[in-house]
Order: sequence, then structure tokens, then C-alpha cells
Amino acid sequence: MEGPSIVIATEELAAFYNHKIEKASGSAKFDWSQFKGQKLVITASWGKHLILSFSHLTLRIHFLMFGSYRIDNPRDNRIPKMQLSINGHELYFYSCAIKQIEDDFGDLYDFTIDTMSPLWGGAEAKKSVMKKQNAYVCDVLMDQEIFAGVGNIIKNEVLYILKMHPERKISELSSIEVARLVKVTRDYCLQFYEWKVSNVLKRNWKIFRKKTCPVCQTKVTKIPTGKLQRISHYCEKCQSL
DNA sequence: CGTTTTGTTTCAGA
DNA sequence: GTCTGAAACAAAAC
Repeated sequence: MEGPSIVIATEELAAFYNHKIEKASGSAKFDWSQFKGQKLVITASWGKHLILSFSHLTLRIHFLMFGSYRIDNPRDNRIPKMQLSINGHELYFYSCAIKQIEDDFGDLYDFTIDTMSPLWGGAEAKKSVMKKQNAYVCDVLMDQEIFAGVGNIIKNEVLYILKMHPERKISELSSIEVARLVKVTRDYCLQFYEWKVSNVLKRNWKIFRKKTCPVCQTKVTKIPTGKLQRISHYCEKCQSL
């Protein structure tokens, strides 16, 4: 799950603000008895981290590749990592990593590098990218310490918009190209959010999971790229080195 | 129906 | 210490 989806989760869960947990359970290793009676006071996100702050404890949830959550409507035959009864509803969290973090989580995170945050600057990202002269652009986009919240879908779509090959070296880019990379990434994250809220995200993918390039009809290349060796989807013709 | 993949942490070994 | 690669986790979508 990428950054924009986590923001949507925080918004959905905000409906439970100031309500007490009536019951908590799950396969994650917690003493669930301590959750009872605690109020949900804050939902927040940083990159791909979903933060749930209760009266006396704060959790950080990461959905990794396959995680999901449901409000009521549980999945059949799946044991949730965490299940909360709150305000007459059941919240289920599946196949995610849940960790307790300090309540004062503001100190743990730099929100200026969260691509979905109102505090996103862009200047920080540009500076960090320029420091990675020897890295490939596909790896830099996935770097959570530079573009927190960007995942493989956003990476591929951004590179397609930029008409940039995934294995372009940062050292080959001009300062203007780096500035454009940073701007397009931020804008696409916000666009991803809008499309997802409207349920039209997948139909707006231009290159990710496409068979051919929508511009030139060339067959989309799908191969592992960069140091990270994550699959890139790109058009050999439109995205030249 | 078998393969792929919206991701990260951990740990052994170099 | 620091880097690297493999393993672990886990399930919908193609």
C-alpha cells in the first residue's frame, strides 16, 4: 500500500475519534487487555506508515505488499493481526506489521519528506536526490528517506510522465530535471489520492500493468531495474536514456 | 491455475 | 562497523 492509500485510511478511521475500544484481539503479539477502554485520539500517516494513537499507547501499522484493513465485513477464514471493537463497529487489520511506538511520534518522523504531507517541501527532496549522484532514478524514487510514501506504482507512473528511463543515473540529470522529478512525484501522489478516492485509479494507470504504451503502442518492458531490482514498467521508445 | 508482486525487516556471511 | 543477498512474511490480481 502506497502513501495516498494510507492517507485515505487515516480519514476513514477518523470516524472513530474519541471512541473507546470495547474489545481488542489478534495474532499480533500484544497484551490485548491493555487496549480495553482506550480512546482513539489521533490517526496520522507518514509515508506508508499508518499511525493510530490511543489514550495510553500508539501503534504504527505497515501494510507492506499484501496488507489490508476492513471496517466490519471481515475476510473469510483469515485471522486478523488486529481486531478492534469500537463505536459499534469491528476494525480488522490483515497481514500487516504492527509496532508500538512512542506517543510523541512527531519526533520520530520528518514530515517534510512525506510526499502526502501538507508539510512536504520539495526542497529537502531535491537536496537529497542531488546527493545520490551515483544512484539510478528508479531507486531514488523508492527511497523512503527521500520520497516517503512512493511505491512501485507511483515510481513507474512518474517515470512515464517524465518520459524518463528507470535506469537514468542522477549524475546525468540537470538541476532542472531533478526539480521536475520532485514536482511531478508530489503532484502524482496527490493525483493518485484523488483517483483512488473516486475509485478510478486503475483505469488511469498509463504504464503500470499495461501491455502497450498508450502513446506509441510499443510493447511495455517489464524488467527488474536498478540496485533494488524492483520491476519497472516502461516504454523503450518514449522513455529513452 | 501458476506466477507475479502497491514492501520491509532481519540475519548470516563476507 | 558495513554491505549484500536470501529468507520470511502472505494473498490478491493477472
